[in-house]
Amino acid sequence: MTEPKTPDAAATTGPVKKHSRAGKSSATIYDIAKVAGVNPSTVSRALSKPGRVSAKTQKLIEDAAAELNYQVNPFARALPTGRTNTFGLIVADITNPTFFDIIRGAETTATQRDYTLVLAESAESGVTELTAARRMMATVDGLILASPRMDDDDIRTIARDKPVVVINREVDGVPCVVPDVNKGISEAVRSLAANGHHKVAFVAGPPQSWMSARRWEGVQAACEWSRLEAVRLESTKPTVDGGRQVARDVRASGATAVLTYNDLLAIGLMQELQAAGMVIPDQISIVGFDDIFGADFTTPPLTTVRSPLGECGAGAATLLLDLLHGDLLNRDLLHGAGEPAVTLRVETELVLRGSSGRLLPVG
Amino acid sequence: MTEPKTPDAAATTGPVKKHSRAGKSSATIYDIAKVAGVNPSTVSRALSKPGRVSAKTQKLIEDAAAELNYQVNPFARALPTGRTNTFGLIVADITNPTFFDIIRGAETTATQRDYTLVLAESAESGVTELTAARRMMATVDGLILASPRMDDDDIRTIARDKPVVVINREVDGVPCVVPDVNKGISEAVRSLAANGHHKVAFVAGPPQSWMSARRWEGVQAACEWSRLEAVRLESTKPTVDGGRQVARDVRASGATAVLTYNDLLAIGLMQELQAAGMVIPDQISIVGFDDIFGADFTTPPLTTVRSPLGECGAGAATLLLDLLHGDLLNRDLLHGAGEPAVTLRVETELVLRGSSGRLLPVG
DNA sequence: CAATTATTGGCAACCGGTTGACAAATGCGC
DNA sequence: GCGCATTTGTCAACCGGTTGCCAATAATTG
Repeated sequence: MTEPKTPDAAATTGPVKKHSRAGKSSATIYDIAKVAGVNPSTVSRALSKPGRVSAKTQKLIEDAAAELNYQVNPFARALPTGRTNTFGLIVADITNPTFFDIIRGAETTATQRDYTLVLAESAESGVTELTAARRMMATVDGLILASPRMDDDDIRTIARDKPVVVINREVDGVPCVVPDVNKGISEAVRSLAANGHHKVAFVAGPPQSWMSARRWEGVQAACEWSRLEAVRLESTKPTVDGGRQVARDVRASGATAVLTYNDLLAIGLMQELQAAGMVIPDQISIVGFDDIFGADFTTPPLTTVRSPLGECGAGAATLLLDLLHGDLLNRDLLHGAGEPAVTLRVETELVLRGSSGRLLPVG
Repeated sequence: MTEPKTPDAAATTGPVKKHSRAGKSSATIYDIAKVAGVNPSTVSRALSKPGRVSAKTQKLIEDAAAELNYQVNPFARALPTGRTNTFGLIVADITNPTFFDIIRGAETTATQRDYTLVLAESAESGVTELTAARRMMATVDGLILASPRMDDDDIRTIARDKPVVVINREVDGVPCVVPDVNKGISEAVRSLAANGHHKVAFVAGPPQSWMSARRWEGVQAACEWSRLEAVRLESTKPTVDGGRQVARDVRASGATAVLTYNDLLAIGLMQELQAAGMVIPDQISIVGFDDIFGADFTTPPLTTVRSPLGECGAGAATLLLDLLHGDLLNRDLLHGAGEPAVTLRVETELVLRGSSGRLLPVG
């Protein structure tokens, strides 16, 4: 091999320049130490522990770091400490707009607190979810499960290894964020009763959905209170398509008002009923759940029991981050009596739009 | 403090049991080596390089690994190699449904190929985007930028450090995935012309949006071809709200048909016009772009130029992963003439729904 | 059966920070 | 000026894999 002749010839001599590891030129704490004239470990402390080094050394090091455009290597830090400044969010279905707001709320909070969000989905399957969770475990500091489909024991097992916060479900011993459905449901049912309805159908969601069960309970309770008859119908899947499919059962049920497990079902149901010539709300009232994006685009716009989903996402993230930071009390609770660690309850409310109302006398 | 009496009180004796680093009990290759009776480095090779060790040693090691429920520590692997099996996706706005399908497509592909998706948003800001990108650089193998708002040079700078794929924009020297707007637009404009329209307004998107510029060009060209007049209107932001705000300008423009930069604008515009008593499409035709979730919920359902967004997300992910794997030719191209590395073009098409049609004689 | 070559396994250095233990330097009161 | 308590800095081991290099072993060949 010959000597390179021109200064820049070095670039062409070796193999094509590979992408460097981390951004720019990746200075290390050793480079900083050299520039600042101190020991690498002093640099490490100056950059992580506050007040561990003298003010002037601190300044010296910070200046050197700034000059070298230093950025910590997250892996090098994660290896000995296990901390990654990252948390995972697993949702049941990315295509379901319900989760958009949750994702958004969690992402915003994460970014604000200098964490990174890692996203995965379970495709509405308990086993996929468990797999995803296990995969994530290795790389995140904590996990948020939105509407988990695995069973309580699996969740608790996961929670034993890493802090976990659950959204839309209550699991003993695990911090949860759940909308309290009662207020919104009772408002909805009272509104229906006031409009002269007597028989209400509830279209249920996935069998493993904790929230679907709560909503059905709420509907039953509210109907009993208002002296309405409540019947339960099953859906194949909690989507627009599932809503279309359940239309036949809805009509057969004889109910004049329907509450569906979520807005997607409501929208599909409404489309199918309208296609069959029914007028909403004159012939049948429809009420959804969640108030997702697009719920007000329909004609008539959808009446729905709103859950503050963005708040749920943000709340869960905040809870998790607080847990991670101040490694507080509830860790003991968890290994103790087994009672719910923390449960953050958020309010639901009825959003009255055009899809529900007074029944018109049959023409 | 009294002595614990019961066996399970051990939990309260020492410090509260910390969460372990990685899932379960985190066996290491050293544990495997011990069980299998070989050297740790042999384990490493057996688990990463195929065919580097004998078949029986391989089996021995794999059995031991399975028995110990071994999972690699991603940080330990990333530290020396720089590989993380992770890539980042930065979107302009998480709340914008346009990106939902892109995220979904990318996520699905990532999971399939055993990669993890990390999500961030730029809040429609070039500087936020650059910051997010820099932060990610350290932890991902590559980056997908969906509708980037930063300028070409910044993108190329990023792309010099790590493989980057851009969606909804063409950047010299960087692999891109772009919908080819021409087919869809010409279909749309021809449809409008056939319905007797003469003047078409285009409501533009963000000034930094490459795609908005392409769409405007496309609209101009198609209108010229069909001998229609085209005017351009500006929007404040590419959201439903922005659509409402632009309604005044639309009416003032005298156009009888409107194409908007995206569906969100179209929906907001339609809402506002209808609120003012206009009948769509009798008095004005509205055509959006993208065919997002909910575009068919409106009344009338929205006519729109569909971009296969899920395909874009999946395509970008595939492109990136291929790039990462077979570290092929275009790396040279990049340092060479500076021509676009690869550009994946996807087709657009008109989805004709109810919001566009024939103009009725003014009553 | 010995010599040569192809495989396979082992050693050790390294990736880039973190942290406990300890020594040096500083400040303090007496 | 001396002893003691603090503060500040240094050393070295460690986190858990990866990989170049060399030796040992196995397979191949004459």
